Amino acid sequence: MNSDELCQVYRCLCDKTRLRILNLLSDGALCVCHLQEILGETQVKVSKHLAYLKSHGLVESERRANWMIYRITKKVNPILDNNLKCLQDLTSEDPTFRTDLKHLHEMDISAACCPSTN
Amino acid sequence: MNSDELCQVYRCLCDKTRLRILNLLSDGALCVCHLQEILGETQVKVSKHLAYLKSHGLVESERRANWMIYRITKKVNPILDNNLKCLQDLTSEDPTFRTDLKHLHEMDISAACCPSTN
DNA sequence: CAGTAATATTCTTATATAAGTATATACCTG
DNA sequence: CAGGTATATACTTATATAAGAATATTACTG
Repeated sequence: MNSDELCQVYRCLCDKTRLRILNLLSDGALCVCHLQEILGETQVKVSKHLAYLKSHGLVESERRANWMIYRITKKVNPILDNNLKCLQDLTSEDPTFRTDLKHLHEMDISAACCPSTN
Repeated sequence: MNSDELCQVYRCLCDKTRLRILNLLSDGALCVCHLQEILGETQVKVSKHLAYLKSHGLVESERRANWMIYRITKKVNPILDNNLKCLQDLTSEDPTFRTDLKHLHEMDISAACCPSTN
């Protein structure tokens, strides 16, 4: 990775909605509708931030029927890994991140769109 | 640190000139004119990026006669520390960072503005 | 205090991007 | 293939910010 790519990673990280998305995806793959529900944001907003993250290689997606499943990229990226770890450490301090994860863990996982149940 | 402050740190990191500045300051305090020379950028540009970094608490400054000496903030900031370490790891891979440091180490340190010689 | 050197600020222009509205696309079901 | 659901894209507006030009500020020197 060179300095320009590094800047791009930080550009991805410097938006709160994207940080919340990455924090949730660190826990495992999710479809757009679940992200939308947890974040309490509109479909467009979530979808566009996911597109941004995908276009810069931080996440990848896979279609499953009607749903798009997003996950943290499997491509090795030490900077990203490192900062996702930082995010986890911050989870205990920051109410938004903490609440998001709580919400995720309480969620009904039996829906057809849930990656883990298919 | 909360999620909004975290975003601000990443905003500081998502510009190449600022990354180069932080990379150089990781090695020790520097005056504006030295940064300017190493980066090969105009005085205004360097000064404004330093002001940006300072306004968000990543660097601090101290006047020494005509010169302003900038250094990485002494305030504890795990996210910053962590990413500065990543920068150092990247130094071997990225030509810009590497050349900047080389330039710094070859520089004449005997000038009146040099923090280490005063 | 006049002149000079180092640095900062103001003003302007251009660009990236965030968010909303509307619309389009992809896939499923009958 | 018609209708519905999930997601993506196009278009618009507003805002942050990057960079350059000009000017201001601060401190030193004689």
